[in-house]
Formats: sequence, C-alpha cells, structure tokens
Amino acid sequence: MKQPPVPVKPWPESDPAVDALVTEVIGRVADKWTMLVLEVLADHSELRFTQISRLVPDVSQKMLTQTLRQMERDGLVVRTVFPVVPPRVEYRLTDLGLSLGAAFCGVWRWAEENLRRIEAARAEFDARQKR
Amino acid sequence: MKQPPVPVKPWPESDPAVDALVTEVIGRVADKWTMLVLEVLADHSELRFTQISRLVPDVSQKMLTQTLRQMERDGLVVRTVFPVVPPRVEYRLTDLGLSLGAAFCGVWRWAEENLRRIEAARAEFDARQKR
DNA sequence: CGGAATCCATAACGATACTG
DNA sequence: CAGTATCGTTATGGATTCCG
Repeated sequence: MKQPPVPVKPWPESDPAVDALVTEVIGRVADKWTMLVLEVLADHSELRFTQISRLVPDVSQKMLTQTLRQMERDGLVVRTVFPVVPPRVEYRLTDLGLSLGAAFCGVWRWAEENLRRIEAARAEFDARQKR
Repeated sequence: MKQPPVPVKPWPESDPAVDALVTEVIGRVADKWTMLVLEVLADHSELRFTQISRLVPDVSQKMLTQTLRQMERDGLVVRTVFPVVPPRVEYRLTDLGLSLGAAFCGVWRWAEENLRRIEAARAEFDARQKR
C-alpha cells in the first residue's frame, strides 16, 4: 500500500497577518520557563510563589515573577492575593492555561520519545564535522 | 470505570534528568525561526536556501543559516549540496522533522483558535494596570 | 548562490539589595 | 512571603563585508 507523499500537513492556512500573531503568541508561550511553570501548575492545580520556585529548578525570582506576570496577562493563570501578613499569593491555571498544557502535551511527548534520535543525530553530525 | 480526577495530565513522568533534556530540546525546537522554517518545509517538501528566505518573512541570512544548521544537526532536515556553479543546496524535512511538525500542529492550532481570547485577556489586564 | 566572518546594538538574564 | 528596583554581564540577532 502506497503512503501519501506528505503524511501530515501541519498548518492548514497561511494568512500572513494571522501568521505573525500566531508566531508571536507561540514565541511567548513556548518559552522555557512558561512551559515549566505550566507543567508544575498542571500537576498541582494551585501553588504559592515559593512553591513554584522550588518545583521549577534553577528559576530565578526575577524570571519567575516575569513569567507569571506574562502568563497572567495572557489569561493563562489567575493570581489570587490573600490580604494577610505575611502575604499569601496563589496561582492556578485558567481553562485557557489548561488547554495550552494539553496542546503542548504532544510536543512534550514528541521530545521525550525522540530524545535518543536527536542525540544520535547530533553525535553523527558532530563526528562528521570533525573530519 | 472511573476516570482520573484531572481531565488532562500533560506530562506523564518527571525524571529530572530527562526533564532537563526534554526542556533543552523543546527550547531549541520551539524557537521562532525553527517553527517557521518547519512550516514552509512542511508545505513545500523541498526548498533551496533563497526560496526559504523569501518564504519566511524577515529572517536574516545569518539566522536562517543558523536555524537550518541546528535543524540539520538535530536530524530534522537533510541538506543536499549539488556540485554545480552557481551552488545549489536543497533542504527537506526528515521523518523526524515531519513528526515534529505534526506534534506542533496542536500548539499552532491552539494559538490560532485562542488568539482572540489572549488579546482580550491582555487588553483587560492592561486596562486594570492603568487604574 | 549559499554561505562564513566580523562588528555592534540591544535585549535577556542573574545577582544583589531593598520593601510592604 | 512575595515581590520591586538596580546593576552588570552575557547571549542574541541585525547589518555588513567577503568568498568559493
């Protein structure tokens, strides 16, 4: 049985204006810290600032604040401030944030499943460069 | 049969070592230019350097070269050099590259479908900041 | 044509100090 | 606790020039 020449056509359309916006959104959303925060929030459903900072390895306080602010601005997380001392701030994903997590799940699994292949390709490429 | 409490659990495991590698791979692969090149190559199946540069808006020659090299190193594209003058170099996606395109399709569609929601969230957030 | 090499501006990020 | 503000460094990307 012959397979179709192109098994998957990933992107259905190509409106340049929409493309630019989509690219910008993906660029922001595909950020390293955003994805890691998305992961821990998807796992724990609600977390305080310091809890997130402990769960996301090597994130600086500055980057975490910045990332959470952007995610809040984009409607991915809600930030709840409890007027107590010491302050208590909780973060949780919105439905939009959850749906993004689901969408990214495919990429995450792809990366997991193909780690070896990528490492092998890199090793072979690097070996060829040395010659 | 009882369904699990969390409707979607995006990430099945959490091995910190694998996590770090996956994060690194995603970080590289989720790059702006990589995604755009992936898109045009998925649409055209094989392209020359200048053709890609015309199809990807605003990409500099430096970034395009760099992106293509990384993609080649990661085993996402194959680079074929024809020994003629003037030089002719063709790029096409590998199966790995195609499968990545398919995985990213979910994120791409998510971004398209939720553009409005994100813009609305941003507008509301910005309006609240001004007060 | 398809790059490589260089220079340079700026954006990104980490570390530190301070605050309600 | 959950940030904000500032500073210094590093990484990134554009523009330009040159080459087989």
